[in-house]
Amino acid sequence: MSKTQFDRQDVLHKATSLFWRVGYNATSMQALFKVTGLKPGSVYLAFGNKEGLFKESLKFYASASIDKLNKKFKQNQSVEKIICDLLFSFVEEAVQSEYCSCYLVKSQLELDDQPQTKHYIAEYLAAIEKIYVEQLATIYPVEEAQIKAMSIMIHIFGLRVYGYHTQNKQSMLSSLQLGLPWLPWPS
Amino acid sequence: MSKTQFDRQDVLHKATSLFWRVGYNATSMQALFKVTGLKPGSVYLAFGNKEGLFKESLKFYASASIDKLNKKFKQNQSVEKIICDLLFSFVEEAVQSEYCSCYLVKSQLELDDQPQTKHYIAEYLAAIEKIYVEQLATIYPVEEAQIKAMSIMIHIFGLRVYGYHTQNKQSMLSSLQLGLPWLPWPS
DNA sequence: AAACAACTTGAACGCTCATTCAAAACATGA
DNA sequence: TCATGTTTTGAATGAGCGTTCAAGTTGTTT
Repeated sequence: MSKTQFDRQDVLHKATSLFWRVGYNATSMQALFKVTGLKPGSVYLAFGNKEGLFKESLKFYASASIDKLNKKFKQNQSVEKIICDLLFSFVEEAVQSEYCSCYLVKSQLELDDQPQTKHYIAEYLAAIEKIYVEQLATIYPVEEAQIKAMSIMIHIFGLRVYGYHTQNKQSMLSSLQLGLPWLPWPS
Repeated sequence: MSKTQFDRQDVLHKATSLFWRVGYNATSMQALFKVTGLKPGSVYLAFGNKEGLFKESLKFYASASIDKLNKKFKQNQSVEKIICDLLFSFVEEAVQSEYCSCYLVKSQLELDDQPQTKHYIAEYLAAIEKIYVEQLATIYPVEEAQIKAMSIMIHIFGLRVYGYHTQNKQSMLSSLQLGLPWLPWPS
């Protein structure tokens, strides 16, 4: 080994922000050079090409999301209470003005002509769903846990899209309570 | 008037297919020339530019969707039964191999940096939601109808995303039944 | 049949895109 | 200190992008 490379985590973080906000196709390499501070050669040596950088950025985001979710479930509260908290925070996110959905959801929809990338994203989303299934399986029969987890995922995806054109936090919460009545909503 | 223009509906139909499948940014004008059979000049005279064509294509799709929905509700069945049928057909759609979500949903997520276009799409989606609200308001108090309609929209959006990585029709239906228990699901 | 207006044609334009690569800078081992 | 291998630099490249426009075609009016 000789000279150590640039801070890979930092670069991935910056690239992820841009890809997430602007989308894969609308993000130019020149914009990525600017935001990361890297020159073309460095990026191409380290990641191969635009798609390589994108895939690694997806992985970076997905791993962080999964870690965060796992950590949440390590809290000393009931599984269902934790899920309520999570949904609450998703609603909070969704009404932010610079909200740009979930990076995985957005990319999934944008890149359905690239089967390989699509497949990766689907696996990350499935991994997230699996966490919900496992947690719910501690209090429900497996089959019921699976259906409930899927219902949660559908609601999360729905929020990710609905959040784009609604600022009304209260009615979003009401709809969640209607669609997920088996969760322990406050009051 | 002199020479009549090309068949506008036909061109919009073809352009919509391409934009829908490939996405706005990944669709090139040259590809649009090919698929529509038009030459650059014709397109630019009729639609102004790429964005103009795109906006008109969104309108074309939205109007067709809204008409279709209104027609559905003219059927001689209960509102809730009709909604069940619709959700059923959305699940059917979602498991098709060439499924590419809803054009409006997809575009909404891809183009959040273009506030004007985003606003248009949000209005179309709001118009669709309004139809559900009005129909549900014939059997529920207005406020309840609004929450229920929003819950339906969240489920539809959720399906539109979830459908990308699941082929399992039965579990999707089970999740819908769990999330929308107030609908008259068959047996 | 001539003049006019509306539409179509398609080559051409400037620009930005993703990508390349030879040269320079740098860290390490001998 | 020098040789070696790795990383960075940044100008350059060709391909493809969205768009333009002068010339050609076609239908209508007189």
